[in-house]
Amino acid sequence: MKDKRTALLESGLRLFVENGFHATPTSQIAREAGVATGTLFHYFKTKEDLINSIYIENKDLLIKALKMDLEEQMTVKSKLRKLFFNFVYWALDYTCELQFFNQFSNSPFIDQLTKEQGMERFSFVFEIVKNGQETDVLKDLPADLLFDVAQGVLNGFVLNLLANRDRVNDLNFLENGFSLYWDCIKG
Amino acid sequence: MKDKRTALLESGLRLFVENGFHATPTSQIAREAGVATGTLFHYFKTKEDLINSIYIENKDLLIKALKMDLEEQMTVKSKLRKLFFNFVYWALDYTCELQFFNQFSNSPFIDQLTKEQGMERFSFVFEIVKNGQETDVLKDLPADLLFDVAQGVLNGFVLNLLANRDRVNDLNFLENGFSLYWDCIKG
DNA sequence: ATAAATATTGACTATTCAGTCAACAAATAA
DNA sequence: TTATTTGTTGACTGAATAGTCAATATTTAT
Repeated sequence: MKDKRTALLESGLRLFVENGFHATPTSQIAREAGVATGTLFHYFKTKEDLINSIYIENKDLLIKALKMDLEEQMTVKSKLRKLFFNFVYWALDYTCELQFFNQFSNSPFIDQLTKEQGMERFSFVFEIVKNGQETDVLKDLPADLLFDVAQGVLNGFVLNLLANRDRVNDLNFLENGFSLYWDCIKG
Repeated sequence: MKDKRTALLESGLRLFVENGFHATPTSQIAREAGVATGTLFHYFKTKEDLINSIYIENKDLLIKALKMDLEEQMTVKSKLRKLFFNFVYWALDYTCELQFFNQFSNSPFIDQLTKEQGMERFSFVFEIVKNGQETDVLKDLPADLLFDVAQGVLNGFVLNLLANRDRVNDLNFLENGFSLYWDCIKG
């Protein structure tokens, strides 16, 4: 029976985003998940263990969403295009999760090991960038730089989209977003 | 005598970044500032008041750094160039402050009003972008979008630079960074 | 059916912390 | 000088909280 565990992960996620880590009592997390405090500590050794689990398990879900319809034989550009739109739609559907990552990815509550495990999962994107450079499709700059800057554009775009939700249905706007992203890194 | 107040702002900044807001006792902030607890509450009504003061006063310092050598008669491109480099050098000198903003700008500890006051101070950059659009130097897209995306590129670049500090002295690298930034928004 | 393992409960505790306060010190004004 | 305001101190308090534990319930294995 894993649904109490899931309920704890979900109420934890929401409450941590709303109130912060230490301002959220474990008792409240448990209450809003509809379980007893003891149950929280049955599934998670400590409160820190809970937030680390929220981080890593949602990273996994994000990665899964990013990989949707991503095929090996695609060109670098269409792979990055797919990644761009997969991320945008994920962000629209999982705003709370996005906020969680924005707020806690650099926080001291998530331990170093967990952060590294989270980063590792993005290595496949890094590989696409490197591949794009080897085939001269992307700019000849350090791959890690292209990666970071592309991520920056994407973050900025998504932030803007979430602040102007009415633009979501403007397909042109989304295409313009991808152009900004692509033009920034294309060779 | 404002130096005890300043010492509190500084130790607060450092400790909040290292341990987080609630994981930092006011007693520790006071101790590391070399003053008594009571003194903290003499200068700041509450612990929240302290973190809001850290936020807004460092925003002011950042804005001042950004405006260095920024002249009204400059072209849009050279203004943005100046802003780019001013931000990069500020980030290198004030890494702790940058981390503070990254970690707390979206946190629930800083109240809405303070956040808005912080945003307001960036309106002069927004004006430069709008001006660039009116003179057809920048892309014809919503000004707020250009602003957010440019900010994203800058963040990504700085993040990358801080992770590879040896690149700081490679002037070519910095110029490449600005090219990424400029090419992304130029019309 | 019985035993063993696993899940669930919530009252309880030892600790921690934000903020107070009354006393004292230093600076400033009259 | 004397009075008043402003700065400084740190022991103290009331409230809140992470995690425990012994009891009970439920599931799984034999």
